Amino acid sequence: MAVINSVHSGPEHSPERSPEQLRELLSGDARKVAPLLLGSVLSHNSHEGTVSVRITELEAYMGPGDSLHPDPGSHTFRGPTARNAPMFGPAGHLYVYFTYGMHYCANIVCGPAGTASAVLLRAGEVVEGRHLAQVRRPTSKSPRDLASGPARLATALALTTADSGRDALVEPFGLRLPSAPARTYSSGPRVGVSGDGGSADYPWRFWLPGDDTVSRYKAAKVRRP
DNA sequence: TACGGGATTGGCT
DNA sequence: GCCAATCCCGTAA
Repeated sequence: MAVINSVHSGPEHSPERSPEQLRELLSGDARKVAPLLLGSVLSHNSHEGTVSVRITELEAYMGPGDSLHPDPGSHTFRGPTARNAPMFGPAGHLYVYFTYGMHYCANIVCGPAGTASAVLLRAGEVVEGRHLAQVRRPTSKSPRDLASGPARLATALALTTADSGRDALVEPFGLRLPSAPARTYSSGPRVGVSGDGGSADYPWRFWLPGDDTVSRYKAAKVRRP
């Protein structure tokens, strides 16, 4: 199955935003917000130290209410639950879930409170605290692998379900947009999403073309009878 | 209560 | 490229 890539241009905007200005910006549709977050840096300060990751790949997930057509690939497709509650909350907060019995994946919530919209942080480059990230990710063979993949990124930043619902825009976290937004970016089908949600009808994966931390495209595992 | 599958990763062939 | 690991969540009964 061919991967459909397309290149878009993004608008220019200025840097230096307060948490509340950032929250306002994130309060839009995740599909519009995702490209703006390419190149942004998410930080986490813990007692171990600080790790910061420059985001190079994202996926948008929508809720049952505000999207034009429902998103069958989203955890919120069938409505609110205890797990996905943060996705219905205010923008700028984290939604972290546990999967495959061993991995955590982190989203930044988008859209106004009451709607479910979020961006999954799929990959990035560790730009601060590389040593600590390597300690947290002992199986990583090169700096490029430290946060190349959603569960790897969450591990490098030490994000777990305990952080789900917390505000990513204030201490101990922090988000900084690039001084200038990505001039170009690519988009295509989301990775590992089974059913219609993973089809070309939902080209809601966004990445920085040519960045070597971007994960390889992989279709969802096909269910066999 | 029970069951099926998962927004993945890393090791092995 | 293939597949095991490992357990939580959502759905059905």
